[in-house]
Amino acid sequence: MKQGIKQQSILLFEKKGFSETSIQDIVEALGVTKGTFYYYFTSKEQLLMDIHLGYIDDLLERQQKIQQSQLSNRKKLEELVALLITDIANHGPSGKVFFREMRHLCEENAVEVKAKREKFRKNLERIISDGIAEHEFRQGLEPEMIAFAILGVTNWSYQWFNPTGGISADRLAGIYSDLILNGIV
Amino acid sequence: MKQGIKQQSILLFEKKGFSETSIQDIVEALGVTKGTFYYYFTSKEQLLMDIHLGYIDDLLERQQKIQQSQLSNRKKLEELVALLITDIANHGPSGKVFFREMRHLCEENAVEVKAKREKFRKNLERIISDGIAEHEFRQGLEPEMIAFAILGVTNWSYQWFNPTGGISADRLAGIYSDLILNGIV
Amino acid sequence: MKQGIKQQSILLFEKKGFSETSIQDIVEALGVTKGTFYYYFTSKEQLLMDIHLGYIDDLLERQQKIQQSQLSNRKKLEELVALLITDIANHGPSGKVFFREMRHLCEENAVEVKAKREKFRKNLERIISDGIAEHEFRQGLEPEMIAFAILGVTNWSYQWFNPTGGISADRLAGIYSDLILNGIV
Amino acid sequence: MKQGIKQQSILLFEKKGFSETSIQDIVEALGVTKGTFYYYFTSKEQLLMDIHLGYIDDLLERQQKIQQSQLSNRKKLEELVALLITDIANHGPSGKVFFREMRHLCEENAVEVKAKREKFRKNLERIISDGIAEHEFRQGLEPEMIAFAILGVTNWSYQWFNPTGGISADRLAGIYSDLILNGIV
DNA sequence: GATGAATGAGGTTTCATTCAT
DNA sequence: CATGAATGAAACCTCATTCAT
Repeated sequence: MKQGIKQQSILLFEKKGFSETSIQDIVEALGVTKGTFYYYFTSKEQLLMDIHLGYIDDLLERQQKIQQSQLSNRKKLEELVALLITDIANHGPSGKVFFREMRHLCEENAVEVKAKREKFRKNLERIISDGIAEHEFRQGLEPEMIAFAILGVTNWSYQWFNPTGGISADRLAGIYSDLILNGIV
Repeated sequence: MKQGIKQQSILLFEKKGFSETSIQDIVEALGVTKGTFYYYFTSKEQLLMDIHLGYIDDLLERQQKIQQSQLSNRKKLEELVALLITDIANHGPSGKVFFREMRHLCEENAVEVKAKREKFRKNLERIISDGIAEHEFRQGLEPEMIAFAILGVTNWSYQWFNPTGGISADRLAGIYSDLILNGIV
Repeated sequence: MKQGIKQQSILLFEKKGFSETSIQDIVEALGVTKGTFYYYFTSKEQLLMDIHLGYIDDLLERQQKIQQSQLSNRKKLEELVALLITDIANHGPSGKVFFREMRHLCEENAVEVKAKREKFRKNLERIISDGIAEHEFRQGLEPEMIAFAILGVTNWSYQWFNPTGGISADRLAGIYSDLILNGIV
Repeated sequence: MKQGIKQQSILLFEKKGFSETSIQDIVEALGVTKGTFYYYFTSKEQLLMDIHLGYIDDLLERQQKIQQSQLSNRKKLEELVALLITDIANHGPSGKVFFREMRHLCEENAVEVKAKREKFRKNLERIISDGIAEHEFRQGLEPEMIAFAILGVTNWSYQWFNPTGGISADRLAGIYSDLILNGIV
């Protein structure tokens, strides 16, 4: 039931937004009553936190696997881009909620999530700077800015990319890796 | 007064979000009463639409100037990236509201704004495809995906870039143009 | 202009009701501004009072002419019924407003209008009792109840009678006079 | 509680009118809060519809019993008049609300109520035309107009008749039946 | 585990009215 | 005569949350 509430909430939050989705909407979609909701969650905000953690913890874990592998930095980068893009198909709604609704977490929870988010970014930055040090990537790059750029490319995809549309996630990941590595000139 | 309400609203919407900002918040910040708000705007949504149009219309106009210039496609692209990044300094709050709160427009207004947003994207796509045709850019690129990627890089900057921080907007635009054109390898 | 405001208001009050018609509605329909309204009327209620008096004073005056005539009581009654029914064509909207919106007059004005309304009723009652005394009408009738009944028949017509429809006001007045005088058996 | 809200609302609507009675007025009179109101009714208008249906459905049902009886048409008419007049004592406030506030129903609900109201009128018309056909009533009458007249007499009574005053409902019903059947001459 | 009645704070919006110009 | 900006009270309604059962 707890999982059911969470899944349903994610879909509703994605479609209508966190503030615009009422507890009533959620329990009605599941055919239960508000009391049930408050049996499993102490507040709407706690549910949102649950969704956030589910998303970012999973992502961090899979990032770590790539990080700890013996691959080249270039390959690691490609894997990470693929990870983020293919995730849209599997956890698109979660991701959208994650990117859009963090503002509604309370101070304390926001800090915790932000820290994990930053950790993810720093890990990506690490790949860049390692790659530069090991001469896989060009010298003179600003790793932090590059990391932001890569996240921009992938995260923005949540806004428009439809995995069931004309182009596959693998293909899109390929295009983006190529762009990041080689540019357009 | 109308301008004052709009400016104040943009700041509040950016800080707290559209749904979380009440008319009361807005008028209190200005030292007027709710009646005054509704004298100038027929609804909260209309105010949001006003903000959206103010942002996208201005952007489209400036994009057109670049498009109609005699510059090379490469140079046009650089100008466009610079335009978008430096805009964060000038219209950062407007932009954030624009990217985050479109969901709160009514159907009719959403369609209008989406059309303009798409027009902007298509114009960018045009630069890419022209550049490919004229051999300024590599062959085999997918202009639409590249356009989305570029928008991802620039738009995402609204989320983190602080123009008054350590790096200037011009500098960041340079880094991003370089990345897009040449990649990191 | 004052007359224009009054006429327009009557139409709007009839269509939408007094409470549901705003000053804004009235002045917009006339292409002027609220200031203009308050130049001619001190309040919305005063306008309503104006409408009420315009209606009832006119009716009382015409009733008096009938009353003072040399006609038989039976003929007087027929004339009065005709007066009330044909009035629907000429002053239908005014009448509807009169019957429906008295509640919105302030205490003081309500008293004044009620007094005139009662006067009208008493005059009608007089015709009945005179008619009984002079053996034009049956003995044993209760003049007050009969007067209420006649007013019910005529006033209710405001609710459904469309003078431009299938039956003329004169014809309807004839039918009603016949009913009242002779019954249906 | 739902019944309590409805009863209280009827009294308030009768006294002050629908538009002039706020939800606040209703719940204050009951010593509950606004939330409670909206737990039982989705809107003020829905409450009004509830009141309307409660009134007209009951009336239609009782009318049908008379209609289906083996009484003469003359007797049926007398019963119906008695039904309507005695109803003032039992459901006077409901009736007043019914007659005065239909305008505040939304289009859809208004249509439904109007249809039932018309059905009641058509049933009455039927008694008249049957009575004419069976020579209980005079030939040459216009059943539709007579029906309107009878409704006028009875409905108007809601405006002035006080069942606890000098004359009883039964007595008034008798007077009105006599008037309708025999006229005043 | 789950229900359903109740709360109360807060939201958007409307509107009669005022008044300096 | 007429305008238009501003007010402030009050309206309807929503909703996260609580709690006895």
